[in-house]
Amino acid sequence: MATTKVVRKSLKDQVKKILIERIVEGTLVPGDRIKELQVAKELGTSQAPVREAIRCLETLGYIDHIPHVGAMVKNFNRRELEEAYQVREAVEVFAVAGLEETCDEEACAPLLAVLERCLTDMQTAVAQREIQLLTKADNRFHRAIVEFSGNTTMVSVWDSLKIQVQVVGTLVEAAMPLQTIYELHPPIVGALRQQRSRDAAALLTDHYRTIKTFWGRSD
Amino acid sequence: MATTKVVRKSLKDQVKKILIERIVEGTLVPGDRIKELQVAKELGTSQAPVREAIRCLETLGYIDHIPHVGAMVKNFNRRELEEAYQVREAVEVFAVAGLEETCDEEACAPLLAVLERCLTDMQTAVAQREIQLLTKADNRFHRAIVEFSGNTTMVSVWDSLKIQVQVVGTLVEAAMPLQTIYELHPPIVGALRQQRSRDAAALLTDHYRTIKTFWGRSD
DNA sequence: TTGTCCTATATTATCGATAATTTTTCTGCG
DNA sequence: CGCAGAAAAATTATCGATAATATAGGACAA
Repeated sequence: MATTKVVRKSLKDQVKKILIERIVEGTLVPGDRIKELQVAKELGTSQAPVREAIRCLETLGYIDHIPHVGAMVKNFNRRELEEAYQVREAVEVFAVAGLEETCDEEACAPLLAVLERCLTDMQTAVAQREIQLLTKADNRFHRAIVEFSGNTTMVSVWDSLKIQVQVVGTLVEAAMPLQTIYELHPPIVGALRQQRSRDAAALLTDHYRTIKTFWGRSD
Repeated sequence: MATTKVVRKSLKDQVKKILIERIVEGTLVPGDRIKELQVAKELGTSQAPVREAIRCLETLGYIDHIPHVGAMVKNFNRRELEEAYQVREAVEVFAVAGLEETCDEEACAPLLAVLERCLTDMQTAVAQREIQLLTKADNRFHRAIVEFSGNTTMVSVWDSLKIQVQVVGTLVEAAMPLQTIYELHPPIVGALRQQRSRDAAALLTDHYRTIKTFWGRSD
């Protein structure tokens, strides 16, 4: 046995972690069935923890589940992806608009610092043609905006949509030139730096509108 | 077509339904412990379905859960309630704003019909001083707006916030005169009827701003 | 052949019992 | 007293086995 440390993690959590890993790194692809007893046997546990882990992944949006039939890795379709992007837009625009009242130059500085760091990382990713890296920096950029609202509920909502975007969004973004994706962001930071949060919100809307125009090309 | 579908509800679902009922109608109040075996014995099932139901309620936000300790009915604080209202606002404003493009008089008619029905119900509730009824109609009103966006993901997000508002929101709304609550809504419908969705969005923002001014008085 | 019923099989759903963990209570010592 | 530390109690977490359910495939009649 591993014996690295005192395993304080419940079996459910360990199983969950393993399954998520397999999904994000592609060992399990959309459509694959996940059978409780099979996984249990493979990991050396009983059915119960696996079952709980699967249920958890279900609510996280990683998998679909049909009663008495089973679970399979979720296959996102364009509609769901589009919907997720809309919710992201709604939340982010609201967060940016909220900055207007609270945010003078001083208070916004931490946010700007983070965003600028993201911009740099995005540039690097573009230069290296690394779409994975770009997506990662992109996610950090947008999450930072929501996070800065201080509304943790909003952050959880945003996070709950990350899966869709992470798994399938990359495909959509692959249809856009990386440079184009990057260029959507600096203006937003620029507007924020000048305390023009209203403009920043509008630019964010533009950002999503632009992405939308590329959706049709990713089939 | 036939809609009966042979009611074959799993035990988990039945337990879940019962527990939710108890929470919303106050048999179980925030802070109450929910013990797996106790509930199981009481309902004549084994631990497993109860456990699953509890986990489900956990992700729905009804209860808190600490590993190896147990579950208790969640005790919402003002911050969380405030946050939930903000997310609602973000989503609803987005939904209304989206009507601009798609909604001519014809297409919006179904939505208007529902909203007007809600207004009527709200008036009745105000006349009878029934805050529960008012809250219910209020919820239907706002949900209808989100629903009409056609974005099911957005609806689920909105639904996931309903609990907070349902359980604690009533207290906040109790601090407002019922009539005042009602009066926030007709202007929104009016603006929509005239295809002035931009105005409707602004009125919605006002709506939430007004509610916020009453928050401080509910302690 | 085709469609229906039935059986076989695979898988989930539930059960009762046990192990693991946390919290509480008790006990002896300073 | 007060408090560290150990037994006890309470509760969750996990297990192995069984029941319930759904799907696939085959036999059989038309």
